[in-house]
Amino acid sequence: MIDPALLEGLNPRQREAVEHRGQALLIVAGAGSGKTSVLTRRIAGLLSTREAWPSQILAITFTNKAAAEMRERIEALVGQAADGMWISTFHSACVRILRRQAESMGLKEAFTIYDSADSKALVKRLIRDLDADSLGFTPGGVLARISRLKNELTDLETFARSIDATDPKELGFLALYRNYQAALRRANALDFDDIIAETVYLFRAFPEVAALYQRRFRHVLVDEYQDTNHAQYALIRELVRPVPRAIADEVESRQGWQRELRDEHGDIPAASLTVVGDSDQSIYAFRGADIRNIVEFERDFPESRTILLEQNYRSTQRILDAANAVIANNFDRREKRLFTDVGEGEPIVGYTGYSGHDEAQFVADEIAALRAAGIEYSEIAIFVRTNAQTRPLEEVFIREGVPYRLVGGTRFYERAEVKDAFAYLTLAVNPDDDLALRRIINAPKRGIGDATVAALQARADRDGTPLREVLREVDSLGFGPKLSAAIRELDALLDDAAGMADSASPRPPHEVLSHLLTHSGYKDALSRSGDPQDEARSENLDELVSQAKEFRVQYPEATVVDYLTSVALFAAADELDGGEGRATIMTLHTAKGLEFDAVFITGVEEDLLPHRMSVNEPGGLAEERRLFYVGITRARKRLFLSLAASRAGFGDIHSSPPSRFLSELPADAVAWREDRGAGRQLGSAVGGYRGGWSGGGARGASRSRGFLESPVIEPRRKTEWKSPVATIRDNGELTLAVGDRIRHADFGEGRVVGVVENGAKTVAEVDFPAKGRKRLLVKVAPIEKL
DNA sequence: CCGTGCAAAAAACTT
DNA sequence: TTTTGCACGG
Repeated sequence: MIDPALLEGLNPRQREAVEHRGQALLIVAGAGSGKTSVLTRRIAGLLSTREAWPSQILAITFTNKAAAEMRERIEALVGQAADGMWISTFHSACVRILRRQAESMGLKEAFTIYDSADSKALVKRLIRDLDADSLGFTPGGVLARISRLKNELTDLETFARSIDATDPKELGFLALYRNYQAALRRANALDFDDIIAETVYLFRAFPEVAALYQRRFRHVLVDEYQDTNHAQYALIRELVRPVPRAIADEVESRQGWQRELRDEHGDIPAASLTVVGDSDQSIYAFRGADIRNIVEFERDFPESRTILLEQNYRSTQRILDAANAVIANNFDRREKRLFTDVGEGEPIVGYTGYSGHDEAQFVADEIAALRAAGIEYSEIAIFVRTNAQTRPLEEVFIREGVPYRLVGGTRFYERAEVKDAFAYLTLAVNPDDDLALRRIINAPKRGIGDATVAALQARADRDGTPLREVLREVDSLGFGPKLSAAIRELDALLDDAAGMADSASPRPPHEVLSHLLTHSGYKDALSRSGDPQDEARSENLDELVSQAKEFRVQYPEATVVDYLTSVALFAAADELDGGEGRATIMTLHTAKGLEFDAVFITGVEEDLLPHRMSVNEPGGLAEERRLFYVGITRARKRLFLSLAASRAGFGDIHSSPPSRFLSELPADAVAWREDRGAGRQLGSAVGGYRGGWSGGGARGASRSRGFLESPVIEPRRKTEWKSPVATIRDNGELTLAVGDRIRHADFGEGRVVGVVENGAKTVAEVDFPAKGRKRLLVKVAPIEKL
């Protein structure tokens, strides 16, 4: 029997969700319906009744932050009994499994995890190598397609068989995909999508490995199920498969385990699966999330039970009415209407500014008013659709003294110096990672330029070894003494670090990192440079080392590999701590799962929300609407919608009409605020759509009229400079030999004293009596033969 | 090989 | 607007 204390304060539906037992349970949890409470109490119930040991529970959350929070809440309910549960993201859980079973998949335990930027850099090089840009391939496009294939679990060979082999473009893509996978393999690396897909392949190829986890995890719980993609879905399916008797016997005898959990046939029955989700909050289709996973759950698991949670404990009725009205415009959805007994609440406030700055000023002013009304900064959030929108907000907040923090954006871990540092650290544990080595081989400057790297790479290709190995053989490569010494030094440093990271008593990550940054001369180079930006970079590295130290305090056993893993899987939403006393600026995507007393949704304009990139994609508009819905439902008490008539971006000024979603709000839901100061002209211009919209019917022509007629907005004219076009000189097939006399446009007459043949890059050394010896590129130098 | 300066490109959300 | 790539001169 579940402890009644665990059910206290729950409504009947929530209670049922906590108490239900069976093979599969789908909890359709509307926004703010208390699903985290339900999920944590459900797990606490399993533990406190001894239905499950902690080690038999696997809970998957969307972010590491959510995982940590869930663990805390369960601990608060059952204390120590919670130790040993796996509560993590899909990616963290899969990396953990893959590191243990790496050899089965032809990987080494310390494999590197490539983030999107790493992948992009790799693809970029592959495109160049194959001269594939002539076929119109872009790194982003290629990567998106590879990602889609991996999320659909279409492996390379399956894909190769499916393409039209007469289409050069298809063949080109196939070659890129093939080379990309080969490069990852050689570097002992996985990209984000591989992490999931390879785990599925692992389970499918090695049933006895899968059985280890199928036997262990008796209860699998997945949060935010609406945002799972096909690979994640397949992974869950694998985990909740029963283990056939023969395999169970084999695994248990091999491990020396007791025979247990068997049903009447001797099989180990499938684990129980609980998923929680809300198809109205599915906002990751671009990442392969498949809304069908939740829509078709009942068909996938015929014995499943579905429980609907519709009572909202978060927002006022006005906010919910707005949310319901907007989302009702999506077709094909299960009817669901959020309700509350919190009460009517304050009206939603709307504002239209001239510019992003004007909009930001509105936000700042309203924040001041909210503060006066007793709302804490930490209870105020400002949502943006794109990270580019944060700039004016930050500028105005700084000027007005509004304390804020920015979640996501240009992330700390994406800065060049931080990535360099991690490349060094990666090489300490994964010497196969050519990409990491190329990144730091000349950072700081060691005189190892493109030409040298190309020579090293040529040797690596010839021998089929990683680049790292070639460094060891530097003496046989015939480089000059200076260059050879530099390479030897780097080689020794990396060996040092490898020794520190992997010995009988491995050094903690921050020590290895600090050693690398100091002895490589990286830190020195930054502090010696006069560039003020380099000072900031140097500080970032200090910050990084202390973060690594902090990590070690939190996880005293953590190795370099653990640290690198944690960093690679770190997400924007994970850095939400420490927001006390500050308002939060973040994207609508990052806002999922959070709640605030007061919420500002900014940029509610066409081209931004819905984003212009989305309107042509199938389902794109519906997804944008869900995004708006997610934003609205984050608010407890106050909701503000704002937009700007024009916005600066990419060099010029762009103006957009208000978002079509505004016309989907209930009539008179929004109190449009009279604006300050120069607002008169704008006010009249805006009146056109304002009037039309409150009726809800005015679509089409009249909608955008207001802005187009607005007298104030005059896009700045772009000045076009005609720069004097330098003629590209080409001496064609001109050949020079020692002893030839030439005339140079600047240096006058001279005599050739040496020629290094290198095709189009042939260099001649010429002695000019007036200027001394110069080295000239024969093909393009302004010279003529005499 | 390095630093400079100019031209061109980029383009949304994120594990 | 900011970042990246490329040509140039040293």
